[in-house]
Amino acid sequence: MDSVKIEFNFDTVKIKVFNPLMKSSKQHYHHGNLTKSLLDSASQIIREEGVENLSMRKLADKVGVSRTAPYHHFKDKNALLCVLAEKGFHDQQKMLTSLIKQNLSAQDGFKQYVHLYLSYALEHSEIYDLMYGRAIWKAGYPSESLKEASKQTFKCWIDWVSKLQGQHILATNNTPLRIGQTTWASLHGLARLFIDGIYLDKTDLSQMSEQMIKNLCSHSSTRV
Amino acid sequence: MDSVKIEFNFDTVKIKVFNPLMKSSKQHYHHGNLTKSLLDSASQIIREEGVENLSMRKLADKVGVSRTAPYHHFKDKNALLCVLAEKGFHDQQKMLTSLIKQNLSAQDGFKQYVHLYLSYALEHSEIYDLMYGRAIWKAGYPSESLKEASKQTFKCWIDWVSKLQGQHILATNNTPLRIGQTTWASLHGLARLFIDGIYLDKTDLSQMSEQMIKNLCSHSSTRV
DNA sequence: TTACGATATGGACAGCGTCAAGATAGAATT
DNA sequence: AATTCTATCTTGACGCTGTCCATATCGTAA
Repeated sequence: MDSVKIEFNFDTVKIKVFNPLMKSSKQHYHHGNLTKSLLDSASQIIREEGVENLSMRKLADKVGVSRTAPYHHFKDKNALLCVLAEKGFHDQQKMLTSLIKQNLSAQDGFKQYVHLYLSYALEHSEIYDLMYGRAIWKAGYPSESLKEASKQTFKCWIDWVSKLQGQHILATNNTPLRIGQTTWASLHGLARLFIDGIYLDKTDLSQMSEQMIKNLCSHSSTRV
Repeated sequence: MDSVKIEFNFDTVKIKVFNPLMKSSKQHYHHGNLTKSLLDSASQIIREEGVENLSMRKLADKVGVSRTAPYHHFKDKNALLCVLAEKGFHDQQKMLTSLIKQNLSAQDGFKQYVHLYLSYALEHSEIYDLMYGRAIWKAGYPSESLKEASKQTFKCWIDWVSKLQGQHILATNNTPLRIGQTTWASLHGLARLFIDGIYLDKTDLSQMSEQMIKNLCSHSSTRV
């Protein structure tokens, strides 16, 4: 182990020296928990540098492992991105359900949801982009479990829309599905304009989201 | 010209044979109109294969020119994408102004606009993605003329929103800017969900856009 | 002890954007 | 008509990417 090794590879001679002063005296050939490390580091990279600056090689390097090691834990880059996106859905789901449990008034509940949805989207913009962007859904291919997670999140949203319609917060002139789709599209569009860098001045956001809430709610008898 | 040429390049010998049966007997060293050819071919590639499958090398190859030739016409890939996006804005602008000139009733005019906006977005989804996506605005950098084009398109939209507010088609509870921003965000969001592959079934689109129109218009006294 | 499966490695390949140096052609100038 | 200039096009090179392959090592089960 802690020794000088000499390998003969055809025409090259390599010498590996294991320095006993290195951080850990135990030199693990196996990383131990590479899957998790990869996901954590990948999250950090996309948070700090954007999703287009995440490369498998850079990631492997950051974790301190050879460039092909990640491929024993994820089929390919797309698979890794799918897992990140899936985690995003679970986080978002948790957020939503905890909000619903708070048992706010319907009015406040929806307002809070809009703000929470938008702040999640902007604060985790790179994850949001994976969850709802073309990188996976169009350029790549969503994993089955990702499809499942997104479907469940959507279903949960539609159920809630149905309740909000019952309380005359959202429009009642169509099915929960259609109202859910269009309402979500509106929020998504607002989020995307900021996430994609079309709008930069985030001081406008609060006014825009306030107005969006008015747009979405003012179909009901009780105006906001 | 129409001859066998022998070049001695250090250690390689290349023989170019100009076949007189080729389409054009004149063999141009200069392409002639490479800028336009590049833009046309690039449009075709992104239309057929998506924006992520456009590479400078593939493009050069398609046009029949060496891989670095395009760099004499566009500073870099970003610059080429900017020109494509800018053309998109001009097209869209033309579309909008021709619709306004038709002098439809305000109600019909807006409805038509929504349908036109969405059909443009979906039919030219890759160009739309360049115009309003992160590839240029976040991952890349918009050219000055692109910024100008987008600003002008937006200004034109806000002016029209103002008129629609005057005719009580759109909500009047905020400035044209805010109403314009949120209304646009809603349309944009709907477009993106289809463009990015989140929604695939386009038979739903017409119902969704109908409902979106209702959402956006029903603030006024005259319901749709 | 041995065999095996999970995990890690380096080599290799094809692709990418783009810089730098050199070649060529057509137009402008002498 | 000869020369110079400039726009255009070329090949070579560099460093980056995703990922396949054969190989090496480790922990564990037989």
